Amino acid sequence: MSDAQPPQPFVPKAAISRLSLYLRELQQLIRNGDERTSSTKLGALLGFTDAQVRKDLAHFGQFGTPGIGYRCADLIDAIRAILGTNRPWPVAVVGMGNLGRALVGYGGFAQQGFKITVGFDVDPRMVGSTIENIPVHHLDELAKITAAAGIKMAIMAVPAAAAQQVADRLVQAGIEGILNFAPVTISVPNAVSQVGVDVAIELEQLSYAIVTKLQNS
Amino acid sequence: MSDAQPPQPFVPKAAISRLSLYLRELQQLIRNGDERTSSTKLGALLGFTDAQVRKDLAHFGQFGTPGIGYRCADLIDAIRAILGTNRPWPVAVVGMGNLGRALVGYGGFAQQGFKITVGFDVDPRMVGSTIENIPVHHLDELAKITAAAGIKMAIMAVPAAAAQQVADRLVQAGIEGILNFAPVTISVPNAVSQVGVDVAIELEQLSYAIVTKLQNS
DNA sequence: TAGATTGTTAATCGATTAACAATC
DNA sequence: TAGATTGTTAATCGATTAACAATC
Repeated sequence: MSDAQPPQPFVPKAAISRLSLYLRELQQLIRNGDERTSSTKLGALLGFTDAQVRKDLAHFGQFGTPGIGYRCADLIDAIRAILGTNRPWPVAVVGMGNLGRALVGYGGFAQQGFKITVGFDVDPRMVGSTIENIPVHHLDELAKITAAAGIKMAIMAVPAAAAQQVADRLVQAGIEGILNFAPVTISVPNAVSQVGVDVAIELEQLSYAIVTKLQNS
Repeated sequence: MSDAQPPQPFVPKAAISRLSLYLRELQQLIRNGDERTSSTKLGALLGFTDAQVRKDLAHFGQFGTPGIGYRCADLIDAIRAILGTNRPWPVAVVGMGNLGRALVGYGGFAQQGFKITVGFDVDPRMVGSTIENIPVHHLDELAKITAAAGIKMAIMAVPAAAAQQVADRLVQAGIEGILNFAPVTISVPNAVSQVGVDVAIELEQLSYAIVTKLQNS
C-alpha cells in the first residue's frame, strides 16, 4: 500500500545481533537515569568502536543529532521498530520438561515484547495441565492452536532425538521462527528462520578460551 | 617444559564456534554408523562450504587423508583435544531458581565433558538442600568450595540486578570462565572468559528475520 | 590407472575502522 | 565561537572461497 519502507540493502547479520545489545544497553542507561548517550559511550559499554555503532545504525536511518548524540528513549523506539519488537509476540513452547517449564516461569523476556502463551507436550500427564497460568496442550493440537492465536514463533525444548520431528511439525503448523534448545542441527525450509542455543557448545567455547589462555602463559 | 604445542597463530573466533558444530555433527554421524566423512559432506550438513571446513581444521593441524577424507572417531578426538573437552570439567551453577534447577536436571552436556557438581544460592530455604543429588551451598562459600573442587567454570542463572555482583564474586573466587544467562552485560577482567546467552535477544533475532521476510514479499 | 579428497596458497569478498565535512 | 558528535566515504583489515598440486 505504501513504499515508505527504505530499500534496506545488505545488512550484516552481526549488525542485527549488535542492535539487540545496543537496545539492552540503552534500557540499562534509561534505568540509570541517563537521557542521552553517544556512539562512543554506547560502544565503550559493549567493547565496540564508536564507528561500529554509527555504521550499524546507519543501515537503517539517522537517529542522532550531530554534536549532541542520541536520545536513549528515541533510539530504543527506533531499534524496537527495526527488530519488530514494538508490538507483542505470542510465543509457544514445545516440550514441558525442566527447561520448558523454567522458560515458562521466566518473566525476563515479557519486557522485550515476548509472551509465552501456550505450551505443548506429548506426555499425557502434562497435557491438560496448567503451568504458571499457561495451558499445556497435546502436540497434535499445534496447528489448530497456533493458527487461532496468531503464534508465529516457537521455542523447542525437547530431547535431541525428537528435535527434527518436532521441527517438521512446527513448520507444518505454519510457524515462521524457531528457537531450538536441542543439541542437534535441525533442517527447516529457507522461509522459516531458526536460531540455536546449545549450552554444551557455549561451555566448549569457554573451555577452549581457558585452555588456550593456560597455554599462552 | 616442552615446546610440543604448535605456535597456533590467529584463529578466528568464528572458527572455534564452528569446531563445536563439527564435533556435534560428527557425533551424530557416528550414531548413524558412519565411519568416515569428508569436508564436503560435513559442510553440507551445516550449510558451510567444503573449503571452510578444511580451512578451520587447518588452523590446528592435519586430520584427514587426501583422497579418503576423515575418520569420524579420529576427528572427534582431535576436536575435543583442541577444545579442551577431552578431560572432564566440573561446573558450578549460581542461582537455583527455575533456570538453575533446570540446568542441574539437564543431562545433555555431561556427554560433552561438563558435569555440574555444585550449586550456589543466597536463599536460606535452598541452601543446604540437594537438587538432583547436587548440593546447594551459600554463595559465601563460593571461593572455598570451587577451589577445593578445582572448579574453573560457572553458569550464572541469577536475576539481572544481581548479575554484576555475582560476576565480581566469581572472579574473586578464581573462576576463569562464566556462562551468563542474565540479560545484562557483565564486566569481568580480560583474563576471565565469558559467554552470554540472552533468550530475549535470540527471540529478537527471530522477530527481525520474520518481519524482514514479510517486508520483502 | 582414474576418481576422490586433502592441505594450502592466492584471489575475492565483506566487514570494520579511520577520517572528516556537516551540524548542533 | 569552540567543542562535541553525527552520518558517510574511503582505506584497511580479516575472513571466506576458489583453485590446484599432492596424495591415496
